[in-house]
Amino acid sequence: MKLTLYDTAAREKRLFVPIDPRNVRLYVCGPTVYDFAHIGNARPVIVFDVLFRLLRHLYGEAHVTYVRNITDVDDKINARAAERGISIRQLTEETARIYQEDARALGCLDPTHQPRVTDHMGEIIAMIDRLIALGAAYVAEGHVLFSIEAKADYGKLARRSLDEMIAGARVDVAPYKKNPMDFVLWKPSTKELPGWESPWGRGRPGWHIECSAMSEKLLGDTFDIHGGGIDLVFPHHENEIAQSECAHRGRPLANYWMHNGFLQVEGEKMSKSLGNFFTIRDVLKDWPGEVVRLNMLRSHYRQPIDWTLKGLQESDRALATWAGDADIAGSGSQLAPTIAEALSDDLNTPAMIAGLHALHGEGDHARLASSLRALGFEKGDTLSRRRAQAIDAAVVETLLAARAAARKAKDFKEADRIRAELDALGVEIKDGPAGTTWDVKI
RNA sequence: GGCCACGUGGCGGAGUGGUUACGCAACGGUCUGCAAAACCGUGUACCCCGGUUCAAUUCCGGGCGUGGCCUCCA
Repeated sequence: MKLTLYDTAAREKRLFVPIDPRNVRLYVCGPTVYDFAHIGNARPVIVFDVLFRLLRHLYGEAHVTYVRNITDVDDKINARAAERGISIRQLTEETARIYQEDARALGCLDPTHQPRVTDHMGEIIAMIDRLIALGAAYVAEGHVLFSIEAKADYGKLARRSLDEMIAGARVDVAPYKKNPMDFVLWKPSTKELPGWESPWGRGRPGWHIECSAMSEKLLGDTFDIHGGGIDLVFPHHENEIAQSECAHRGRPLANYWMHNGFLQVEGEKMSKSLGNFFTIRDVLKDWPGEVVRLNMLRSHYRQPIDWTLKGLQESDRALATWAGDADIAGSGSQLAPTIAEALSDDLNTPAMIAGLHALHGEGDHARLASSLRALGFEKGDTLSRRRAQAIDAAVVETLLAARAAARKAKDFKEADRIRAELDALGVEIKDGPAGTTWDVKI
């Protein structure tokens, strides 16, 4: 089966050809662990988990390496820890743990590696050192800066020229920069801030260098796919490319660049001031992770997605319908050919969902269940099912018996009254030739 | 201001140079004491204006609208 992926660098779908089919390598930018991840952060987690699963399906489980970093050095982390009066370590540990729990609750597999910046300071310093030696970076006032003039094609990913970037700059430029677009690789730390000894004094890394250093260590100079949110195209990914390609004498960092679109809430931009800001945790309080996962996949990953209550309800209903007929909790997980085919077209998850509906419509429950499991829906946990579990079967049976008696006596008024009572309990009854059965309303 | 996406039926949301997406809702039918569920059936949508073409929702240009990026935000 041919896999095509939309490559941001090329601005078109391209046939995916791995560097080494026995080790397909994927790197996705993970969280900066200073606070709960919001629902928008859940999108890349879920989308790239689907990609990870698809790659495993196509190349074999043992032949895909997925790296998602945890950034645990950052000024926001320092500020938040001070604000809360806890140690930086405590904050990053707690936030990282919650992030991983949330990811699992959303049906995501653990990545092969989840490297932390603090565990890779040696690699980071070594890479900066190499960049200085190559003339691509310079020391100024205790900082080490990357010199974008060392990279003739700087701006190629974002398709932006230096002139227009400088013209559009909104921020005051540090006086010690040779070029306004030069960015920080290393900066000095005060005594209170986390810092590491380096050839340039005690300090800490800039934002972009960690991904370059960790991907190099875990995936090599060039790997297959680099992913993240679309907002990371510039400057984060552009700068990663600049650093890594300079350090690697021009060899490309990644062969394919994938970026997920943004999320809005009920048609509006999510923001704290609008009061529509939700963390993943918030959403998981009200909705099963699998429902959140399915809802996230209803839109194609590159499209903007509008996060709505109605959408969640529809997703819950769809999953409940499938799980009601297919034994999700069974064993075996294998993508049905139609599902794999949909996903192989640049992760066309809406087509995947249509394929799942088709399997359901055809009554191919075994294949449906197997595909669902392979996609990370392993329990069929829905709000509908939770409600069902909360219903007292004995009460329902008693009411059903009373209704049956009323019907036998042709007292349809009473029968209908009982039916309304059951309906209020969330029970849906089905009068069949063999008697009355019941189910939970979905 | 610069750059980049997107604009599909009541709603969500794929896709395509000429042929049914799919789901939800709605409507009709079968069934039923009446319903519900289930099953069967029904929708002739593609922001506006030009252009290319035998043919455009699909390609090109312009406009309008929405969103994103423009130094640390997925």
